[in-house]
Amino acid sequence: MLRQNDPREISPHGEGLVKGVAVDPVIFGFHEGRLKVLIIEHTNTGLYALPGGYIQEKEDLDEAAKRILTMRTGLSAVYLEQFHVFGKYDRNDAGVVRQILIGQGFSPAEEHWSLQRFISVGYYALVDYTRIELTPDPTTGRCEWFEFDQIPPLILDHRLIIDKALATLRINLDQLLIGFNLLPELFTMGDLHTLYETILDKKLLSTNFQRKMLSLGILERIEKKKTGKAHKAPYLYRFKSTT
Amino acid sequence: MLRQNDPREISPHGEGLVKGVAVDPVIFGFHEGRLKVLIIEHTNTGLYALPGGYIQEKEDLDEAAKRILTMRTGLSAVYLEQFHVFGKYDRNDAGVVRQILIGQGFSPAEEHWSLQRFISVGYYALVDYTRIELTPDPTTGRCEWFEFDQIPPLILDHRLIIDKALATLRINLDQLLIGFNLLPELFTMGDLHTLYETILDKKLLSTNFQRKMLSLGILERIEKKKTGKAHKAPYLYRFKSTT
DNA sequence: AGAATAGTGTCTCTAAGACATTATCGC
DNA sequence: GCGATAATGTCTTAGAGACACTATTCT
Repeated sequence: MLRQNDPREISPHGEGLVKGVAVDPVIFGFHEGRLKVLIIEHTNTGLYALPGGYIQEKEDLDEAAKRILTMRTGLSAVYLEQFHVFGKYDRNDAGVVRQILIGQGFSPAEEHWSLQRFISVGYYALVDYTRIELTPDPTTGRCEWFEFDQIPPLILDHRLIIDKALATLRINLDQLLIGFNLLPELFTMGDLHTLYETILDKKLLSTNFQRKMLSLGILERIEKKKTGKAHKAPYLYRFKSTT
Repeated sequence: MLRQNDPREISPHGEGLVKGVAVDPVIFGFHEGRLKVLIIEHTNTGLYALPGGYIQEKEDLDEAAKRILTMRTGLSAVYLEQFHVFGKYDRNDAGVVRQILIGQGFSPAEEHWSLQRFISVGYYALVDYTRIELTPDPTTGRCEWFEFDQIPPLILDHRLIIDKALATLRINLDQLLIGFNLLPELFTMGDLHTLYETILDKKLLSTNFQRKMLSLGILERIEKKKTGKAHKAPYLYRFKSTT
């Protein structure tokens, strides 16, 4: 099986790949009170993009997204959900894609399929920042975390994809209770509080926030954590898995 | 410009069309307290399906969905929203598609692109049943309203697409206040009440429902409607357009 | 003791649920 | 008046917001 970031995948003929459709995952992380997004810098180009990939002929769309994500992050069990398809007919930019291919050592023909029209399926993923090992890939480019408000200009409509991903995350955060996927297994109420405030970009009174979270009955209180700091030690919580 | 349901569109070469991607709109209507869906019967096959179509090379995905919808319903301004992409690699069934093409008088080659893998973008539309003129199309097949709980078995994964569409509609009904798109311009509180009960499939106390709707400030009360029935005449309401 | 953060208790206000009451129409 | 449905009023309850108060840890 070819790896997604194997240069042969994007070779002149693109055997074994579905043409005209790409998968672009927006991978969210959370660390020290900051929302992060995983961005790739394409080798020798200075061009930043989402760590996207293509679909293999005998692979479900969801599996393709999962494979690409695992390759980038090294994690297999993460929260991953499709949220939107981007299908403007002129959203691809042959000049930019050509630049990327050249940066990888290819000289794509005029008619190369990756220069043609593309539809992109957007996924968003929530990962535990502390368990991530970024997989370096000298051919495609380095993957790096960026703080959400420090993301550099991106190619094509990738910025639009990220914004739509965050909008979807905001809507689903309360409904689907998916925020826990951004935290380590054990976390404090303060961690969770900061996470919610960061994603929703608004203040939440900690007292009411705690009451609401506890009333959901999905948190398991562990023991006090000795932080070594000069204040009361917080409890640790674990997210109760599906009962 | 070729019409979507022009047989040439699905001709051996499919010039001018994006290959490997289809658009399948789930068109909802509401009449006499029943939720309806528009289903096509492919000519000479007895096969039922969503009234889907293909995307033209120079056409945005959203425009393609709009074009297909307008073609089927005769309406141009309707609520239309993308909700999910269906991308299982084996979701297409060459045997079924071949049957459909044969029913239209074609003998597709083994390698015909429409027999290959397909990704389908699901849209759902809310239309005013009273303003619909179904566009008959002898080549593709007749389009007809079915009550939601009387939909016949459909080809491929179209039943799954419909179920996901309804699930999305249920979630968005309260949030996005889109139910009005299923009603005529003027309607009674009872109409709206029945609509909500039907879509959400649960009883709502009419008194509380009315209070909630009125408190939203999006309804304009017109005058009493004389129904000729032996009871108090209800008010008519109009949905306040964006102020 | 005092600073700093964690966690609890409680008052208020709003919105939802349940149900009683009044209004209007045609017979 | 009577049956039927529309519309309003109001009591109760659940949850959100605001804020005062207590608890724990280290210096």
